[in-house]
Amino acid sequence: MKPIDLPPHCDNCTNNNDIFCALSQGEKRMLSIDKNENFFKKGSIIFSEGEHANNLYCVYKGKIKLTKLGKDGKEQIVRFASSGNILGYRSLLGNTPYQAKAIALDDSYICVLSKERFFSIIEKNPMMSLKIIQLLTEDLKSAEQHLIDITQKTVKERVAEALLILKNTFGFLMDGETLNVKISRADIADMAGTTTESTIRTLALLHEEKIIQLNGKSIIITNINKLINCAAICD
Amino acid sequence: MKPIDLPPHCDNCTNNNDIFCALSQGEKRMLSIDKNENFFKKGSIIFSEGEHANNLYCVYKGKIKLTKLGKDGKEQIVRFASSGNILGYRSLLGNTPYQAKAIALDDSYICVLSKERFFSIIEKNPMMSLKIIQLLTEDLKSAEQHLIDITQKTVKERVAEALLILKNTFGFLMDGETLNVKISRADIADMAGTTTESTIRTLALLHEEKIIQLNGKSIIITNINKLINCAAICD
DNA sequence: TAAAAAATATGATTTTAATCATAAAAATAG
DNA sequence: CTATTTTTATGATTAAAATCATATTTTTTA
Repeated sequence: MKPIDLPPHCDNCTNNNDIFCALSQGEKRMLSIDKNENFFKKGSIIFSEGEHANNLYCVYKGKIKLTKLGKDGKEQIVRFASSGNILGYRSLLGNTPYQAKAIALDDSYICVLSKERFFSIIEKNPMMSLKIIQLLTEDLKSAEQHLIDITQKTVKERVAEALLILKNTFGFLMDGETLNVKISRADIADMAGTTTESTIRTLALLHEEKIIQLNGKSIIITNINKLINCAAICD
Repeated sequence: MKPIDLPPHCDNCTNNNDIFCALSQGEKRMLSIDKNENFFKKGSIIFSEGEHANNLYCVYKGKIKLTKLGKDGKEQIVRFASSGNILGYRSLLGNTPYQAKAIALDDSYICVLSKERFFSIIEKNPMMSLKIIQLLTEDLKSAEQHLIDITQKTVKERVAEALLILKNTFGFLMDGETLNVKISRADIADMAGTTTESTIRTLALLHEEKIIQLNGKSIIITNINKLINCAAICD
């Protein structure tokens, strides 16, 4: 698979970006002076947990999962990223190693910006700090909510929640009910903090209850209201 | 119990503050122009989850627990605060309601600063944004780590971890081994995301293993290395 | 396209921790 | 200081989900 439409320069970027929206055309051009456009094949690692942070990654197109390593190699998916999202900014700002591993779920195009360009833009642009603070508060809010969900909800509720997160993150295909992402049962397990087996059983159960349909890796949400209900107060 | 030593004005504050350290004496004076010093009796609520955020709380002296409400009333302790820590800044910055309930674990003195003063200081002081970003990244890091811990660790590991968090947050008494905080088993359970009964059993077990000693609400860590070991790879 | 590998599926068993129940001890209030 | 409430403690039972085992399907790759 070859890059078909390579990312343009930042000043011509068509994505609604997380934080660079407020920049002028000139500033955007500055930003992209020495940027690289990289193609990441499905399954490839963009950066690893613990690695020294030198770059800001800006997803032009694709789907990325961010995972953290837990006890005896078990992974936990902490977040996803797709078009317009940036990765690695926390490590750059905090001058810490990358806190998670980023893996492409799909063939992805990701722009790699240098730490120096990123910092020079922040310094010149006070609006940027506010945007970053906004991003961080949102992430923190969802992380804390996720903590409570995982602690207090059953596996069924958590798997239902995971499907809703996938829907909110990647949306549906044109049919309006098929999740616009191919993801393994193991990955859903890593989202919900459970095992692959339990996830498979739960998906089968949700299918029996006519809430979802399964077709290989395609997951079709036939009754979203029931699913929402399930994520919240599952029997 | 009466206030014995009321908090001074900010420019005379003796605490190593989370974010106001970098301010000049003049700015600190500005900050405290219309501040209130409030006394919160042990057990009283400082603010509630979902409440409209109007103030920044700055802990002068005391111990605060921050909890979020989960399924059918079960609480999760998300964080603690003590001298020098600020509360509520996230809600002020994000213009959202308070995301957690703050309850005094001890008789506490807390300075209440107005949203307006806080914002005027931020606007005039670019350093502040960086400090806030730093705080947020730290909180986010620990929230994500906590998520993995709670998902992947056993109750014993989580309770051991909770004791270590208490030690890191509040330290020891003069004897160098008694936790400097009186906290109920139920609260430890709310930290570890388990039940009160399981917490009591686990503490009894840690006592049997000569890792801790229990004396009413006093918890004495007699073998911290074993406890650390226990939190990480508990058998 | 066939073989190998990986992912999905399902059953049986075990383990962990929650729940239910009750008693004892400690803290608080009157 | 005593009564009442709250917290701590411990046992018995149940329930949820992990683990172990194995089969089937799907995907990958040679």
